[in-house]
Amino acid sequence: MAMERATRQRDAIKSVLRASKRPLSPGEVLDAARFAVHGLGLATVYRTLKLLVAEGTVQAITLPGESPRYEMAESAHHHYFQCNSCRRVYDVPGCPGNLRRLAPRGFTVEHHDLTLYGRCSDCAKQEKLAPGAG
Amino acid sequence: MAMERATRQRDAIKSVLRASKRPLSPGEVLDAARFAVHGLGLATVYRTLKLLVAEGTVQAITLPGESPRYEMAESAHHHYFQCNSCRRVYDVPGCPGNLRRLAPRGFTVEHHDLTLYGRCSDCAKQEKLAPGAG
DNA sequence: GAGGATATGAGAATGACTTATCATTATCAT
DNA sequence: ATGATAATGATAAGTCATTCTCATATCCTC
Repeated sequence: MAMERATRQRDAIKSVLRASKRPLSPGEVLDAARFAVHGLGLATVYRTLKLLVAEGTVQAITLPGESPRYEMAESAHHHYFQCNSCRRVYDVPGCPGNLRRLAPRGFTVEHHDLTLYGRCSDCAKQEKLAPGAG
Repeated sequence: MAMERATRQRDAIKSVLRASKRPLSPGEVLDAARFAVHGLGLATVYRTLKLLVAEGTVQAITLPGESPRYEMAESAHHHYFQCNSCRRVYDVPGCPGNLRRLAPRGFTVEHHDLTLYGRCSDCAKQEKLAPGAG
């Protein structure tokens, strides 16, 4: 279960995740890593992501109705934003905090997930240029 | 696409949803509605849920990593709690509010989803009786 | 109560994502 | 450089929720 050997494929996958400012789906990782490793296979992406998650280097995040995305494991608690137009997911630094009080009597809150939805800056720009195309 | 006929099956499914204080998965709906309609099929549950959602009577809610659950459509904005032990989902009345400010510059927030995780009151009780069983 | 269209139930089929298989290739200690 | 063996890539297979198929049963109008 350990990362026994260094390979071009693994290096490329790790680089992609390190360079990304947002969580990526396995498909997005594949597309990006193929620039470095021509012919990279999807199975290798899945295998490597699983290893990295097991190592603790990478964390999987799952948004409602979505399959998991992956990003470098960060210590800071944070949340996510999903664009209603391009469906990409972005990190959101803050946290509203103090959510424990929302729980009904007798319920214990251990953690929470928050997802914001709307338009990312890229898509908001495009809609100014071509309104009504969404 | 309209609800053309009233049937025992549809009545039972609607009753189950009306009576439930929490969102139910299609499987949970099936189990509950079978008390009223012996031999009820899963396909009928799916078909009816789809009709009710199209009608606007029922709403589908999806939590991270989960398939949709269904509850009577309510006007009031609210959130959900999922028990880490029994995996059931409960409504949470409140909303922290003012989440727009969390979004990065240039991003527009249109709505949000919040899920609390922990122990529901049922499971919390059981753990007091049989600690360490989780 | 009869007739015709709609609804049902069982299981097969679908679709998406993920994992397993296995022959081939690449890594790395020697 | 060599060799043991871990890793890869192509694709088959598995998983699981949901939808489709179709023969049969049910509802509702007349």
